[in-house]
Amino acid sequence: MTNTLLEKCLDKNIRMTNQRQAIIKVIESSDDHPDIDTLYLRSVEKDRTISIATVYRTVKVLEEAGVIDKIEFGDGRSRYEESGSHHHHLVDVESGEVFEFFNEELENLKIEIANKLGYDLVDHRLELLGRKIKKN
Amino acid sequence: MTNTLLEKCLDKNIRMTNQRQAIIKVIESSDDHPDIDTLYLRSVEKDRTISIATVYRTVKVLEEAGVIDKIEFGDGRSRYEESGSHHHHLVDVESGEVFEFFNEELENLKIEIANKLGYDLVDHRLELLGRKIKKN
DNA sequence: CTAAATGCAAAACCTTTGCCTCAAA
DNA sequence: TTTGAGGCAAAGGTTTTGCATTTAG
Repeated sequence: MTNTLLEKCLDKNIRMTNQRQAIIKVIESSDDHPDIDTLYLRSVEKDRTISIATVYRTVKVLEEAGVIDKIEFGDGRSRYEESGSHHHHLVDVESGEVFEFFNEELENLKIEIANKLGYDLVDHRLELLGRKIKKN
Repeated sequence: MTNTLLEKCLDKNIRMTNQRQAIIKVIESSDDHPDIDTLYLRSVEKDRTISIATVYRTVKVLEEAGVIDKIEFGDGRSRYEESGSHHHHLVDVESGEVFEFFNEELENLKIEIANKLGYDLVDHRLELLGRKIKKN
């Protein structure tokens, strides 16, 4: 049940190379939300032969296979994380910190809203932007 | 109460030019979610002297004034719409059509979630991706 | 062996910016 | 008149791609 990302990729018959393994490990062990350049820098440490073009091509493959998700926070860059439970993000507008949360009620509500509009929910994205409440 | 977008801009003391007026009218009369290039093409029809740089600079001004919102659907482009009620978008994954919706329960739930995490909600983005339910 | 993946560099996009001219207030 | 806005083209940043080479299966 708790397959590694690598195992998930192999299950999907994604052709495996050293470069892809390195990138996959980086994604798996990143609990922030790295952009392409960050993935590239972390991957190069494991495998010097990796080029940024390969990072771009690999995340595309992994995203299309459904094992990772692309996140957009509204700056010009795409960020990536392993697919899993449908959690969402709260971004601290002052520090830029990103927190993840999951809310059952929200999940149900989204499905209900889509159904009302005549749609099956395929995917969804939610980001909250917040400012830390000051304790007086 | 139902001020035009132009009036809202004047209220905010935004310096007004022919080019800005043309762009503002285009945004106001667009009920899709145009990207910069689309805004540019529609605006040029009204005023031949408009350049794409002005469109970029104008939407930035309007966004910072809070009279329009930037939307990101995950393709590389930013889209814009007039600010107003906090509605959200459902994107038909097959046709690319975008529907807007508003859900009171959802609004409350988001505020509640942010508060639980110790945050005041400043802004939020939600998109649902759906596939039309086939009637059998 | 064959089809697919990689590296490199060029190209393609989208967006921003410098500079000089023009126009709003 | 003065400060800000616009046009143009160049530059910036991110992502994609063509091509020759290498590698997984």
